[in-house]
Amino acid sequence: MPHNHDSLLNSVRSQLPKEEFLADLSDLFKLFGDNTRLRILYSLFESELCVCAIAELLGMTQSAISHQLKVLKAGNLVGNRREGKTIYYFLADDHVRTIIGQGSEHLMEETR
Amino acid sequence: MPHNHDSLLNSVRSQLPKEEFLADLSDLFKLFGDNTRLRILYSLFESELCVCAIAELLGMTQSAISHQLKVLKAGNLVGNRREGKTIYYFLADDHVRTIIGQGSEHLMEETR
DNA sequence: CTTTCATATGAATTGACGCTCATATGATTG
DNA sequence: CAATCATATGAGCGTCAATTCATATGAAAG
Repeated sequence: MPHNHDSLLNSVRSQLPKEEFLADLSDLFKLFGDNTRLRILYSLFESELCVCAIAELLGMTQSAISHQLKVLKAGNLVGNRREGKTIYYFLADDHVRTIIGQGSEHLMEETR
Repeated sequence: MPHNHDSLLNSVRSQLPKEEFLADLSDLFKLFGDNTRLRILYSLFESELCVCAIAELLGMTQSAISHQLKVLKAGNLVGNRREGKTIYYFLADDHVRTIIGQGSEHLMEETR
């Protein structure tokens, strides 16, 4: 180490969130960190959609979409409702739009 | 498919961002979707830190931290400056704080 | 110029994860 | 109740990425 920075380190250390929170937070961002899941979320921006519609829209297997929807639902990013045989998924939260929006802004400014 | 939703699908499809943008965006969120990187970013909230300080703070190898800092720098989330032998890293952008903040808020409301 | 300190880097390993394929569940229809 | 449609799920496979270990770079000090 260059100098003795123990007091600074202790100060920084005291500001670090608890490990459990960090784990939850990185798990949340992992959900956005996948191309397919991001496309699913974007698909739901405008309106709710059934599984097969998303699959067709994204040109992917119903199974693949279903697996990812399960992950997204476990992370409380989407909800669903049943209507007969079909199940409609929708964005669970306005934070989804906000988080994606902030990420987009960062990209814009990067390219600037 | 339950009904004929072609017009809806076309509408949604036209709103989907380009594939390149989606790839960049998911790559960005991937950076936040790792416990170690998130802890590094949080460490830099208060002040810039040298590599060895971060390593000590997080109880990890200098090599592991250095690898992750390289990833974070490639993603324009951190910058660095040299001062003699030591290299100080700092947050590159206020969006880092904002994005993390939005993620945190989502978690809070979830637990509510 | 040699040594030392701070950091970077490359190769290898190990674990996580996204997709596929086959099959199961669950609701409607006849 | 059998058949069909929409969705869910489990196992298996291939890929990617986070860490480790060994080593390289690069600056300062003697």
